[in-house]
Amino acid sequence: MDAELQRDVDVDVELPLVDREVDGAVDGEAAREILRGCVCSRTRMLDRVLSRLFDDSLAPLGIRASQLTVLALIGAMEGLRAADVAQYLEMDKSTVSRSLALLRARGWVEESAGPTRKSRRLDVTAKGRALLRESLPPWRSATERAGEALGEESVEALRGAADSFLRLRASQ
Amino acid sequence: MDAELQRDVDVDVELPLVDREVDGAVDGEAAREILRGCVCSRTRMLDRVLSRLFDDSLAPLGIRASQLTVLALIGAMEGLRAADVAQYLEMDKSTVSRSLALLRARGWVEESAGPTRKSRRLDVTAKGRALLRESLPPWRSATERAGEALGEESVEALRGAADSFLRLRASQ
DNA sequence: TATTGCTAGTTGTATATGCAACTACCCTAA
DNA sequence: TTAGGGTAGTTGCATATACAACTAGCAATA
Repeated sequence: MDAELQRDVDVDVELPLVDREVDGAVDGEAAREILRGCVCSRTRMLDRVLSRLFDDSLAPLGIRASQLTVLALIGAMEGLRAADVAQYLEMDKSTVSRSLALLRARGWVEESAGPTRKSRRLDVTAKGRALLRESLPPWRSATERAGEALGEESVEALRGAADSFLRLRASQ
Repeated sequence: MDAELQRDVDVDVELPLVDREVDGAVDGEAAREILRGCVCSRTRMLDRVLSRLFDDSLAPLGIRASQLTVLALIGAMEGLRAADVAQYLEMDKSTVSRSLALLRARGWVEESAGPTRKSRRLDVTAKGRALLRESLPPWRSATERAGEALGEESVEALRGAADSFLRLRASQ
């Protein structure tokens, strides 16, 4: 079935305009255009493939790729607050809130009261730092496997796309 | 804060090896390596940005980008079953199962018994076809805005990465 | 025919994600 | 000093996502 799927998708859209049921044909064209060209759905697909791959590698450590991202961000920068994490990772503040609750519950991250009662700075605990260290080999292995699965050019393209977006955003 | 974040991330890792607390330094290095180079977290970030953008455009129609993807796939190909959808979109069968339940509940997709009792083929209903037609303009508008937000080169890079992955997978 | 094994789907559980509404602080201007 | 306005976080709700376990149908074979 795979080969057939592939053919249907790659073929240039030449509307098979049947006499009857013109609407159906038009909708079919819409469906094909969306299916063939959608950046969003393709990015989601790549996300699923990569998250599966990284989650697999990290599973023995009991941490997921999405959690490791937040942990690494907090570990790499000083004095972050939840709102900073949200801004940097393009997440909704509610998502960050729940993610941090999980990281705190696992004992990887702690909050310390900042200057005001409102701003609470985030820090990686000793346990969290140990986990970061242990995560590096499986993370590297996953990165390598990602290169095999997608091709190194694609991996570079993904990094580049994210980088240029970060730069673009920072410059605005 | 953004500018500072950017600087911290872009700087080449030159280990600030403080005398005491060597472990902390090593962990900080791990955190920075993961933060700077992770394809997975970057792809997730791009996914969030793009999904937000497409969901916004499609919101007036009451459909989300993720749902439109499945609908368009079913609309573009003949005789698909749930398992085919899962394979093509790199989704778990359970995710597809729940997604289809939603599309059925909305009246956009229907199941018809296939040759055997087990294989149920999926079809887009008249209502679903109308929605596909109406989705095209907002979808195109979102695609355009994606180009503005990420840059056309990045959008092309994303499409290319997904395409090459599909080709790679199909050829195996 | 009964066993075994594979495939398709569903469901329980946990996490990821975002929007909207809400609370709690902080700051500023009347 | 107090009424607004703005920011940080939390929570309710809906969906997206996957793994594991389970149910059913189908097929090959002893």
